[in-house]
Amino acid sequence: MADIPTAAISRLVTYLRILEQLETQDVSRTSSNDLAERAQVSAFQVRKDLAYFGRFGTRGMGYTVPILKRELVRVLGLNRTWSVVIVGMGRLGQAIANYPGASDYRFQYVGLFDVNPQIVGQNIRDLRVQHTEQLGDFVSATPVDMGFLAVPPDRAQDAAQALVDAGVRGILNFAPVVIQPRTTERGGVSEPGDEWRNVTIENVDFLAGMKRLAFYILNPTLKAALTEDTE
Amino acid sequence: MADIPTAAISRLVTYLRILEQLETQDVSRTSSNDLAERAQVSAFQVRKDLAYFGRFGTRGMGYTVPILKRELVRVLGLNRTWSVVIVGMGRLGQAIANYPGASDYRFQYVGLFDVNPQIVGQNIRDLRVQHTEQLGDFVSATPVDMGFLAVPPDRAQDAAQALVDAGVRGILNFAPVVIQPRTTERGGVSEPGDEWRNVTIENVDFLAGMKRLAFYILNPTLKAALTEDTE
DNA sequence: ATGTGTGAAATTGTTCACAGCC
DNA sequence: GGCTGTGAACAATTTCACACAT
Repeated sequence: MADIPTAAISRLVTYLRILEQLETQDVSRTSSNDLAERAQVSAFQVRKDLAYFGRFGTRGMGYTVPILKRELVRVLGLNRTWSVVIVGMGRLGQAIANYPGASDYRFQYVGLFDVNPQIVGQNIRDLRVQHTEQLGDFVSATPVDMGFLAVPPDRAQDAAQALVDAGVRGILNFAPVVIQPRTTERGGVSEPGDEWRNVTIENVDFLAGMKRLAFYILNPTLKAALTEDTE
Repeated sequence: MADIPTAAISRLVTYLRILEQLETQDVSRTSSNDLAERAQVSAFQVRKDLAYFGRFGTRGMGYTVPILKRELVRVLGLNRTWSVVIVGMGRLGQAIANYPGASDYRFQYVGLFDVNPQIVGQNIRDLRVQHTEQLGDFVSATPVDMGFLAVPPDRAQDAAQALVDAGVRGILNFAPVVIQPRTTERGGVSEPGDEWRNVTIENVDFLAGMKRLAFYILNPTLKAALTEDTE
């Protein structure tokens, strides 16, 4: 397993979603062409992306839906349980906590945190919202794999630091801010930040999405005219 | 203006956000190095990204925050008013409608739609939620630039088709589905789809984000170790 | 002296053509 | 015959070095 483009991982997630859909429709076989069309990429791309991780098809036949699905689940690490805390239980945090499909694949919310006294103490999905100050103690007692950050932008860096100090290995950042992998000192700036080694950050930023959309509506020529697919 | 990487547009949005933050802190000058550090990219990258659109700095001096900000606002098309409808006013749609910062830059929500009779008729942000069936009539009467899609996955394609039929030029898709730029026939499959010419789709998919995060936590070596920056 | 702007080099990612296997 | 898997060709993007402006 050498050097895999990050875009390939995004596409793998898409292929998996398509396979799940095919499975609910009792479709048992597919092909790189079929997947390509549904994912809006080229069939070359599908085969190359899969080839990074193994040989999952049968030449002349294509792919068996349940097998390829199982293999992608394994590759993406979704056959394992993931313990998740959400920091920031405003409207967005609540929407995330309740979003259907998030509880598939053994993503389990084990702790919910906020600083707003009106929210702390509320019960959401059988969990009592705790004060963010208790994050460190909580994570010491309960292993947590990832934290979702749904706090206002000005709180995001500190909340991220708290998560990383607590030993969380990955952050899904919904705040429109670039998280600095540096030790945040109170009032001050930064330092190399050793606790950030091996911490992964993924951003989900819908404000950025709407601004990109504005740009591409005004400059339609620049958008990789998402029309062509297959071979 | 020739051939600009889509990643460059994402970074431009980030630079703009940083400039706004600097402005609130009354910082009047910055440099490619400073921006690079804050955006977690290389200073080369900052200069190259900006160079796609013009010469905004002064050699030896750097950039003037308000000027560069103004120019990026212009480049991204954010000095113009954008009329937005949201289709799907469940928890996620409501969180989006109420998210602070979305109303900056003249993004204006002009219509909210849902199919759930418990939601239709509610008032959200001074707008009465309408039934999705009324989308076509509404857009005929009120010009709409973009639609946000926050419906369940199985409704996304139809809702996207309705938006495009109504003449909407861009879709911000929150559903975990690949929108097919093809005419969706009732019960049937597809056709080339001419109304999709010049329609831009941006995806904001947090379920995909959490799956990518799972992968990168298990394979930390593959993530472009987001530690190094500048030159 | 300093920091931008940019052509050229290096690297990364995608497309292709076809060998290999059902 | 059909469709996967993959090394090689190609294209896109990023990195770099340095000329140029202040």
